[in-house]
Amino acid sequence: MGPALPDEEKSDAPPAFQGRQTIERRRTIYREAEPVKRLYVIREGWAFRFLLAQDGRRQILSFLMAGDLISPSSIFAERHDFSVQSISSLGVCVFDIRRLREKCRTDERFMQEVTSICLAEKQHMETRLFELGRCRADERLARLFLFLAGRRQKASVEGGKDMFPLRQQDLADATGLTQVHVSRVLQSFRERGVIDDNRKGIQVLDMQYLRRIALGGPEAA
Amino acid sequence: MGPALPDEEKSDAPPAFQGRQTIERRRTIYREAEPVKRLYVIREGWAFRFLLAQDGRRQILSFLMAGDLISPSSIFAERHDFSVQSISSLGVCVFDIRRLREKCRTDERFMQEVTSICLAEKQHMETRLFELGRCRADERLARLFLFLAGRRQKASVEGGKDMFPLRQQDLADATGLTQVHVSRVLQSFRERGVIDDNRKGIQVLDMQYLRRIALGGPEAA
DNA sequence: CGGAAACTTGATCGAATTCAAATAAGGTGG
DNA sequence: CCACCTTATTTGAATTCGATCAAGTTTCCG
Repeated sequence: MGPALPDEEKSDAPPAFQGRQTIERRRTIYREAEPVKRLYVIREGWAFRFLLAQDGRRQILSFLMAGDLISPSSIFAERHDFSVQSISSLGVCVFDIRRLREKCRTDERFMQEVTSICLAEKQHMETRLFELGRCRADERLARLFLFLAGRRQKASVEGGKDMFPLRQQDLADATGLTQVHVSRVLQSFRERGVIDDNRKGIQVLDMQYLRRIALGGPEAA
Repeated sequence: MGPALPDEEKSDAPPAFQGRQTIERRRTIYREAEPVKRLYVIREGWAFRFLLAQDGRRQILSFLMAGDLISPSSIFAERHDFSVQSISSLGVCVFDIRRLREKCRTDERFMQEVTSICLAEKQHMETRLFELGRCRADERLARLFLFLAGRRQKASVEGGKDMFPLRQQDLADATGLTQVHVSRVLQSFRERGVIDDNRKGIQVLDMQYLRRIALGGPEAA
């Protein structure tokens, strides 16, 4: 979530950049409580941050995509306070956490950038809180789609592939619903021509309809 | 949320402190989208941050009490991105926002303090997100009580009055339930001797029971 | 004493979950 | 290329949790 970081790689004295890497789909990248060692910036693909309870209940906090840092707040923390998993296969840039911290101390502007991303993330969490607390199932999904569509547009990304590579279980864990119920709501969307949805992913066709549903709450997109 | 700020008033050249003030109960302190002018540190009493939809739906984001800054993230923002209301009557210290921003620029340590409070708030929002997405009514209330009990203990506060001055509607807006349903859950708690609950407020008697209910999820207290 | 605000209670409704089974789509190795 | 296995999705029936609606209480406070 939030805008992309300034392009570290082009810096004169390459400070923290450690190279590129590819991560397979559906891999756990960070596990909650693990010490923070390196950070990634996503070049391509999708991932998500989540909390996991002992009994297996899972809540997705946010989705991550091209341009996103995984995860800004980890710069300041000893240990991760959430887990991260890749959705599709992931192209990332790897950064050394200690160097990044050093850069925070020395580079005023960089520090500001990171701070501002963290704040945006916090605000996003608060919007999500409203959705889970006060919206019904179709509204939650509508808002999620609107947000993702807007967010993906900003990250621009290679055109054409206008699809969210999300499974119904992902949507369920993000919206606080069950996979079965997500299936039913998506079906109703599909029947109205609001989304298209083969097994490769989900595509929004009728943003206007989604906006109408999502109306009333704070900034849905 | 988070630890108290260092005591501004005792600073040599009183920088941003503008005096004390009392705010009546159930007053709106900030309204979303208003420009940020001054910040308050609560000396006494309770308040809450919330989001409000056009249609009146409301979601409480967090409760604020003695020692809390209202609100750290506003230091960095042009405008408030949430509203704040007092619960009880409120004793506050008033700070000038411009001076605080200046202090952030000049005082490394202070800046760090503020940042760390913001991060704690963000993490708290994420824990709450799990609760709304993945917990049932009694669990949500149990966790809220545990959190408040822990939080209030840290703020220490004048002893004796071990009560949360919250109305059922407040609890409902914080947990994503209706007031009526909160009433029923509280009743079941009361019948088991878990809480006491006259019209002055709510008191937790059996933390152990609440912990048992809240089990399984991430850090409930 | 009267009236407003907060809480309780009961009946009914509805949204979403649960359980269980069927179907569809991919991927693999023969 | 097909049989087979795994994973994802659909579907239906029954159930449950929590919402809604509508009166009643209780408490507080002037």
